[in-house]
Amino acid sequence: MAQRRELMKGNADSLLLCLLGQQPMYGYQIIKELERRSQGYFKFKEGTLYPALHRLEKGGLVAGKWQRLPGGRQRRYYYISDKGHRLLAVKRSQWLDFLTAMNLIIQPAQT
Amino acid sequence: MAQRRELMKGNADSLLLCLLGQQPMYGYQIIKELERRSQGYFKFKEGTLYPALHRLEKGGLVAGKWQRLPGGRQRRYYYISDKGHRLLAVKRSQWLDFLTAMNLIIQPAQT
DNA sequence: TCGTAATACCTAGTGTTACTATGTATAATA
DNA sequence: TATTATACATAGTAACACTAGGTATTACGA
Repeated sequence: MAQRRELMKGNADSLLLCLLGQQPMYGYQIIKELERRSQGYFKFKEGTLYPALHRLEKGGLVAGKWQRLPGGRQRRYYYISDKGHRLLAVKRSQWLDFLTAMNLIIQPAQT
Repeated sequence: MAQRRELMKGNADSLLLCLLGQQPMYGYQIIKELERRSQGYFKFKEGTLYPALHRLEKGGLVAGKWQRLPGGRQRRYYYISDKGHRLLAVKRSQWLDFLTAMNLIIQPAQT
């Protein structure tokens, strides 16, 4: 199902910003949370998630902060920035525009 | 607007099959028709359309037939195949699944 | 205790695909 | 006569999700 891979394109960042817009999370948590909220549909691969997070961080849309757990394990929590919030709003409206256009073709209103 | 480019990925073929599922069309017509039906949203580039049509043809999903117009001009009409119809049904349901999952994240139900 | 699974992060390379830029050619219009 | 619209084509580019591999700790069952 390479379909899924292509459908994701351009939307991964939106999903990440959307989650982080609600609360800071770390990578592994994001993967689990996306799967849970989408009722099992989204199963982000690490090779998708971490490069995406780094991309967002480089763009100043999120900020990652290492946090040490008791026991020595490390987690990197990501916090959305103001810029990230603004981009999220843009992305959300772009998604709605796209969805509207798609529905006009894929599911034409029955007259 | 590189957003748009990425959002299109995986959906161009669905849109083409959807149009051709209703009636045979030629390339230029498809571009105009997609733009009209989407109220100006979709503006397929030739570098997107023709490779996509050839891809679909190679996959046996559509069949292209040259037709000569009075005056000597050539048009290539594309006809959807049975296989194309079946793929269209699959693609449509994949799109709906994806849309559902996206909405669960992007627009969580307000409680 | 030893292997496996879960947790937690990382990245080099691959494959797909929409698009840019460019080319050819005819018909209609200014 | 020049420009625009019609009509098709393709080589090369850029973006990005994913594969496959790596490191390391913690928990659990055999």
